[in-house]
Amino acid sequence: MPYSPDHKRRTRARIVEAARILFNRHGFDKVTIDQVMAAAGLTRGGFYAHFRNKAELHAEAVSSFLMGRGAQWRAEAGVDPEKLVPVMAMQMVESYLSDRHLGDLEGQCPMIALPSDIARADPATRAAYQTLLEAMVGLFEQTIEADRADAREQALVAAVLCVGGMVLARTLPDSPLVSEIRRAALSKAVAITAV
Amino acid sequence: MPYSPDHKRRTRARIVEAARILFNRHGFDKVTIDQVMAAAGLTRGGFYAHFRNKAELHAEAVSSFLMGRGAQWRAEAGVDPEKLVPVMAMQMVESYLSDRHLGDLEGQCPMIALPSDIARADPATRAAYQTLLEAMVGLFEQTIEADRADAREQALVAAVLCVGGMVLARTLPDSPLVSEIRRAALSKAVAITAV
DNA sequence: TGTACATCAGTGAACGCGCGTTCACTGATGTAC
DNA sequence: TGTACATCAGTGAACGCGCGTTCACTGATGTAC
Repeated sequence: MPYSPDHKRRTRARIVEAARILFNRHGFDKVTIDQVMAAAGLTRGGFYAHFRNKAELHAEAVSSFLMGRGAQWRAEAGVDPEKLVPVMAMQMVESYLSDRHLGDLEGQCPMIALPSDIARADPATRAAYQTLLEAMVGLFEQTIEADRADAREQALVAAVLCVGGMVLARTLPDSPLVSEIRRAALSKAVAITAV
Repeated sequence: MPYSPDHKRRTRARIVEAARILFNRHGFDKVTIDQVMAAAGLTRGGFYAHFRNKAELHAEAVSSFLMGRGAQWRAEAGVDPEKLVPVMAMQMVESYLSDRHLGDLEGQCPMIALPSDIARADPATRAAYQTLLEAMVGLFEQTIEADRADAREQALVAAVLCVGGMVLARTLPDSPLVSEIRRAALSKAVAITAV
């Protein structure tokens, strides 16, 4: 048995991570397999020992975000509601709509980085997005007072404000409107999650 | 002087319109110049008599939306505020977040169809988006009671809900969440514009 | 302990297709006489 | 009114590059003896 048992697994993870970063920054179509493999410290040919094709890498890279920050959200959303302090959702909203997140082209949430790529992707990739969004909504929902009949609706609105605010900010050229939009979305989303 | 004076102008407009529809449906990168020209009833080679390159067509196609539905918005937003009935903004919100708009892959607002393409486009294309968004926000702002100090902020929130709600709905696979999101965004946006 | 071996992760040259772009040519049109 | 002409919008073959994918090979590794 040549090479240690999980050698290949680790290499594969390195490729996926490199791909996730590059896709986030440049978009799926603009990134070549050569670039991904080079970023992972490998050469072109080895790619097909790990993936059937580029589309498979795409789905993999998207769902890999779920293992990082996404898993954090899910873990938090799965926690006993009693223990969830509303402050947590507020912090998340603030961090999501922050300058830091706007500038973090590599680490950003893929819902912001790749919306149109995803809208045209295969069902597996889109399902990964849904999981991510549901984690976010679930977290918000649990921090909103449970007795409010419209908790779910308010949580959905907060999620739309977070993602929509950032997507719009990204499409605009540099202008005061960029900050204005994020501030407006932030203040409304905070108001909702802090009710 | 061969051909009537505006013959070429009309052909060019036909190409732009064909491109706008194809870009909306498939995204900028997936559409070839061959497809655009064929859709306009022409052949490949003639393209460069009208445009310097594909990027120029992109910017043109995006801003051409401003001449259609966008111009309507701008005209409405430029109208004397006294005469604007709040119902107008509500109707716009409802139409924006409607089933019809979700299904209208060709005629849809480009802010929904191409957010990631635009986020990576040149400044001219992005400026066209900003104009469109500002028309939308302006229209909302003027229908919200003028004496409210936060009219501008509320208008921005309504715009984020419209665009963000649709972008998210597009990225999800078929699921109840799609309608749920749009309904939540709609009800909040209507509440804001109807204040 | 050391050596031969089998395995297979990774290499890099090559292939082929698609697409943006170029260019010499065609033929439809309005004008001049 | 009819014909020759100049113009230029549009044609379609060709080019060249980039990128996804394939494949015969290499060489690093763990195992068997």
